[in-house]
Amino acid sequence: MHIPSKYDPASVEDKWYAYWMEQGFFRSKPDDREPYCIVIPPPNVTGVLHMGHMLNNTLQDVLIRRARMKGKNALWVPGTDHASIATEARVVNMLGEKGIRKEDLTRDEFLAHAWKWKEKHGGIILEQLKKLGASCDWERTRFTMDEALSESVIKVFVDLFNKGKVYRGVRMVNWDPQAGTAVSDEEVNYREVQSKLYYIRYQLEGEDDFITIATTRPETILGDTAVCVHPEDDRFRKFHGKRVLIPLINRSVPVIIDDYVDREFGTGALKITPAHDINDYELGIRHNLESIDIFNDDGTLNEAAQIFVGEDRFRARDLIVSELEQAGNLVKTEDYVNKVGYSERTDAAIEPKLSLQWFLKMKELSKPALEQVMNDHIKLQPAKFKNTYRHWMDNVKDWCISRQLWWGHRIPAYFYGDGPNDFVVAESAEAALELARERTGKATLGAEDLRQDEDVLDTWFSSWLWPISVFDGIRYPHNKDINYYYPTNDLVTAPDILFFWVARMIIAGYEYRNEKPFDTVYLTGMVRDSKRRKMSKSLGNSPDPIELIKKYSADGVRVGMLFCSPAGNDLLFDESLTEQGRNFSNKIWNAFRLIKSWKVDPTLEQPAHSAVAADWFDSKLKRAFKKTDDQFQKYRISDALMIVYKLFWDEFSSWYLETIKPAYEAPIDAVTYERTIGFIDQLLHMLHPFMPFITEEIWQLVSPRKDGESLMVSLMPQPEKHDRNLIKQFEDLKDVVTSIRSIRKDKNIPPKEVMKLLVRSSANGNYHSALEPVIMKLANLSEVELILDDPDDSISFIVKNVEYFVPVGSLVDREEEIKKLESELEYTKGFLSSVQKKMSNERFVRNAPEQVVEKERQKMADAEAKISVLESQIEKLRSLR
RNA sequence: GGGAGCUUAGCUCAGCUGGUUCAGAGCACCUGCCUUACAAGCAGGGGGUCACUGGUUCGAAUCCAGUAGUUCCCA
Repeated sequence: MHIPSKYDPASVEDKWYAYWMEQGFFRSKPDDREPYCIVIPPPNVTGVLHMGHMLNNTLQDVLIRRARMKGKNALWVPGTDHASIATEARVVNMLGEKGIRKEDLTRDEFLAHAWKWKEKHGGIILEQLKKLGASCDWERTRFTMDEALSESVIKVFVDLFNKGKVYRGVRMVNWDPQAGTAVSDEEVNYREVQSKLYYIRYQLEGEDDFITIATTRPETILGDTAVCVHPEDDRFRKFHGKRVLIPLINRSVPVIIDDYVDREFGTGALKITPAHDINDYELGIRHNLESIDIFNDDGTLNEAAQIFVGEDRFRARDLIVSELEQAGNLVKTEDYVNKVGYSERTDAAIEPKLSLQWFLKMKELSKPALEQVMNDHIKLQPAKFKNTYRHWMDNVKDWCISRQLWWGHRIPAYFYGDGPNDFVVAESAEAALELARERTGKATLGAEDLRQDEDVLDTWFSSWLWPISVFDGIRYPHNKDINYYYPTNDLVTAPDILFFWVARMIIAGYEYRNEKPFDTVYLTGMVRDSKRRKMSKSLGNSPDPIELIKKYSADGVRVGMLFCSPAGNDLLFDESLTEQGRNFSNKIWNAFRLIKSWKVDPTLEQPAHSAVAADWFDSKLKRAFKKTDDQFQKYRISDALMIVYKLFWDEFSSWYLETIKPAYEAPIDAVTYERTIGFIDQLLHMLHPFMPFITEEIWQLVSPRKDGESLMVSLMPQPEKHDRNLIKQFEDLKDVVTSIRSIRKDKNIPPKEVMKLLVRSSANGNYHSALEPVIMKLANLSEVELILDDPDDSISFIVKNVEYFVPVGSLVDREEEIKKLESELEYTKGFLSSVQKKMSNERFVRNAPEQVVEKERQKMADAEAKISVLESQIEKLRSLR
């Protein structure tokens, strides 16, 4: 069989992905096995793969592949969400380029364009995931606007409405003037900006006196309906009960008194604009003030403002400042830093705006969701997020679920009249008509008399059902799939959508299944660059994942991502990590090449060094399986990978293979060969979830395989008992070998020149003669001799009470040896005295557990023995000089 | 303004309910090697008052309090 000397990932990756797909290995159907299920956090249908996705999906693929190899019926459900705002913006742009304006289209025409766009450009990201090796069941790919999922959303809306949880109300919402829609509190990012504080004086009605207020938003004075002062503020006592005139438009508004006012801020007098500030709004309700909305939906001023009608809010600010100045109402301006909210979707400054929206009452619904996380029935990983979660849930506010867009699930509310409550909510227009007829008592009411609400639902209002709706569990709550796969096992996502999405899925889970949606939420960190900056397009610091895969292979990129991904910590991505991943692939490939290059001679006896090395590595492997299991249980995927990485590179390649490696072109014995092939097989199993492609390639080459066989569906070895003693003894052996190599380096003795080793050990010493053949092979020794006397002209070292001597003849420098031994002696004496101090402390001996005291006693004895050895060696050397 | 977390080697991080896994790992660094699997490599090596101050304890990187710096969440 010809094995290329360089591993060529590109062809290998395409080949095996196609094979896995053909064989249907990613597919899952309910059966008798234990299920293991992950639903993908659905990326935006507009999305393209970025580093965050790479991390997130690599982790999911590792978990799902591992579960599959552990014999579970593993299902990873892929899909996308419809991303109302982002997609609509994309489509509007696309149409704009063709000279088509959304306003000129009917809703149906616009949606036709949107669907066409989605079919053509949507879901690229899912194709990209395949390059990463994602083992999703693609036949189950879902989209939040698929018929089944859409119906589920509508059904849930109607249900919640009927339960009295959904209501319609006027509320201050976060208005995104660019997107032309309300966004939720969670979709607003607050940033500090350098702005100005304007001091503006309002004249008292009918008096020649003024009251001065301070504001960062002078344009909103046009919507003022009061000025407020603190009741105990003596400066303003004379204004109580008076009225003032708003500058420029001379509207008369009252001076109201409320202790909400911060007397220290600005002048201590506060303008009140109930329509455009949440706090003012609450004050407005308390004092029964009028709300004057001065903005159009696109952020320009409307007729209610009286002046600057049609101007954009920011331009209006400049205009009004200069007019105020001319009119003598601008007292002064100050530089000021304040926080302004920006839309997460469009980055437009959020305008607090009163509007009629649909809301979901959250208080009651969220109770089980809070409880079940706090009692660890649902586990957050890492657990520190429980605090954040509780804080949010304790202060949960009603969820504004309507969006003033077309792309999405249209709210199934049907109006039959002009009154605010003249509507019915139903799953279909027909059902609505029935209801409306009942409600109004007008049997003659026709379909044309009903008008459906124009708004759509928040995208999260469909993704919160995702773990249920992908299995059609809303429409058919007892179907086979939902019963089998729900609750799912792990959810892998980023902490920034803990509330947006995770909390709401849990809420929906308890409301609609009376059960959690998943056992564990694994929260990943945020991918940043090596300077801790967020990856962003504008900084240009985000590598293109597909390019990375081309350059370093999918396996290499996966390993690179995982190397820097402890759970919950931000991860500082650097291309050198993917390089390290690629190098690891190369290491694996070459180890495989070495093994395959050997000729087997069945007549050969197994050498002693190979036999013992194989026993040792067998134990190392078994222990590694146990350790990785343990790490996975703790969701420490990065550490699990590190265990396998070190096992393969250090233990397998550097120690095991070097031990059993026959001389150049010499054959190997059959026993060692077979054991080695067995080890490689187990290592490939262990590595497969992390590096699916190269492991499959090698697995297929290492032994003959039948069509339809694959590493990805073969079972992971069960953890077994390992020989701890042997592992410990081998560690001592490594010390010995390293010490000899170090002496060679010091004395410039080439590795090829054979040497002798002398060993002096007491009867109960730690010399492990069974391992001697391995030392001989690795240190290139001609013989090992057990001695009692002090040898001449040797360099010595001590490993665990055993003295070793390497005769180097004239190369030994006695003075240097004495110095070395003396410094070691000094250190050991210091160590001994610290232990003695501890032991002479009566309270320690009395209070510490017997085990601990015993250990200290042992330390003391060891140190004393070592000191006497060192002293006699020094004496011997001195006598020779 | 309120809450939560973090601070251990040059960098990124492990170190559980205090005691030989106690000062660790990977990367980076230094030295020597193109030794017939691999220079995308091999062998060897150096490096830290565990942020600071105090307390509890026979014993603290680990528990407690305060200080400083830092990050995130909420307003």
